[in-house]
Amino acid sequence: MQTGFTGWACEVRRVTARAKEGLTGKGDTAPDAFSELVEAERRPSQKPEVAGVGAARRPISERVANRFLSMIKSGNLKSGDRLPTEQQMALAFGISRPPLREALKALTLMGVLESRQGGRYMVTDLSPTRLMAPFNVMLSVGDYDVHEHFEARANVDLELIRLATQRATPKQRQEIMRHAVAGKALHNDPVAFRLLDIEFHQSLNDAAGNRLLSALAQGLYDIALEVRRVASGFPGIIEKSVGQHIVVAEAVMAGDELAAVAAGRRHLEHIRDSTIAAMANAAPDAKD
Amino acid sequence: MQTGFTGWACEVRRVTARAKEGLTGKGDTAPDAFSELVEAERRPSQKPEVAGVGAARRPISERVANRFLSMIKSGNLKSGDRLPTEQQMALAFGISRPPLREALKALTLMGVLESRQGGRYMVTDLSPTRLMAPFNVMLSVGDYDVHEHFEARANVDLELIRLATQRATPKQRQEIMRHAVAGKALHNDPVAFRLLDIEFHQSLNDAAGNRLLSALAQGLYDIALEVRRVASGFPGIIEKSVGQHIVVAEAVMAGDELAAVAAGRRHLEHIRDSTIAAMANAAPDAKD
DNA sequence: AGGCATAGATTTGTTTGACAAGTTTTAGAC
DNA sequence: GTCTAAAACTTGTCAAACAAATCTATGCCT
Repeated sequence: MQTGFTGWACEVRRVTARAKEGLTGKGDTAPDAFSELVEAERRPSQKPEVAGVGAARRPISERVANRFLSMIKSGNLKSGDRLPTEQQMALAFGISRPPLREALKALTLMGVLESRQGGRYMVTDLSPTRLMAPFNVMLSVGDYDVHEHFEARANVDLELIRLATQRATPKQRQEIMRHAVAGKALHNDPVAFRLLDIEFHQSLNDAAGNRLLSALAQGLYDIALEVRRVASGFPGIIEKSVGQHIVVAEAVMAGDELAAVAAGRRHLEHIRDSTIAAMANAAPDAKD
Repeated sequence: MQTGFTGWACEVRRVTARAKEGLTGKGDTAPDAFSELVEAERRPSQKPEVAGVGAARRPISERVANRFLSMIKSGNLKSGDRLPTEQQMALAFGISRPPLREALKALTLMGVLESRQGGRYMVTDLSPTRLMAPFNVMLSVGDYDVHEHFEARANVDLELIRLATQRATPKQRQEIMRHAVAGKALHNDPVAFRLLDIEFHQSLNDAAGNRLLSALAQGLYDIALEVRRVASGFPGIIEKSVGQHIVVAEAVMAGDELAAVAAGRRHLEHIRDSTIAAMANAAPDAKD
């Protein structure tokens, strides 16, 4: 019945055997080792527990994707690991290439894996920023109330400013100040200013020393980015922002938490108001 | 040269033609309309702009997935919309089914689309919670410092408590209190308590009236959930949590922001400490 | 002998085609 | 008119082949 299958399986088996012989302990993930990992991870999934009642009836691709995530969570797959070839993985999971690729591609779009044509799949650095990036796009599809957005953003951003004021090293404080004053020269260059603005906030986030909060802040920042681009084109907006940046930076330099947070709050309120104004003024059918 | 292709294209064209005839304005997304949307969204992508320099050379599946997201962002695809069949979409994008399915599956795992075998793909409600869910899993793969995590969580959660104290309706305040006192009966049932705990925080989040912050809080909550399960098994932990919940609820009832936030902070610190203790006590190779 | 270029093998990316499993719709019987 | 059952349709999975890019290893030149 499965004459075609046996022939194909034979070819795969030959490939696997050859790969086994060729292994010389280069630090690569051994194909056999991968199969064992797959087996090891299979047992816990028999107990659906709290997750979803009918989790067993989901498509293979989703189950496989979750298996990959489990393997990463349990430490069996780490940052920088090279995965086996698609054929070997398909064999290990007992499935064919298409659904495996669906899982692989999903994880790639989520920032967990990387792939290059001709190369092999690799586990990314799994940094919060990378994992956050697709999520930003995701959240940006649902259009939230501007006030809701800025409320969340103020909360996260101001806490980062507070932490930065507490924890920044002298070098980091200088970096923050440097980015703040650099804006003075960019009063007439919205594009350059936006880039600097990102760096300014980034230096603040780094100084705060909390990657999770930084990732959240960056995510919220990105969501509003396109609207903000319009707002920063209005005259006077950049000057005011630069001035507020400098006030924040000075408070951070002085180690004055309350002043820094207050200045940050004024800045965010200014951004919020100018954003709202820009959204009101801009025609809703701006083709760009 | 493409004899096989022409034959297949012919068959598909027939299907499309039939679908066109069969359309009776049921509110479904028309196949032709979809093709036009795909065309309309193609032009802007010619300008890579800031996104990625070599964006054009990425796999089809990733480009298609981003096209879907663009269509959602621009409002051409809305919550609840039924997508055309895979064949029609493949034809509209000018690609074959497997890469299209890779994009579709990726968006499904991200919570943007839903699919059932035999049914059609649909756009989900795009609620923050749904979009946040895969992201939680994502963030949980990178193991963050416990202090880092609780610092972020405290920030978001306490803001939610503050907002809830400000904004909750009388009915919501009663609900919060109800969930708080209900814990008294569950001192010896860790599982039931964890469920109640989720509801308690959910009622607080709802009262705060900021879906974005709620989604963030829930995400951070979920990340720590498994560790917390262990912690809530220790004797005395539940009693203390229930007591602290009640203090928070009373402050919310009274509308006392400072007291509510202070109580919330004490609660989170208690959770943090008990979590750390649980992690230290628990053997690292606890099999379940 | 060592570094570099090229050719071959390997691997992901994409296409085509077929079938299985489940859903929706339609037609028919009561 | 309602319920049932069958047919059509759609997603899920497998199989096989080829294209395009990368990796490897050999051989050549200096």
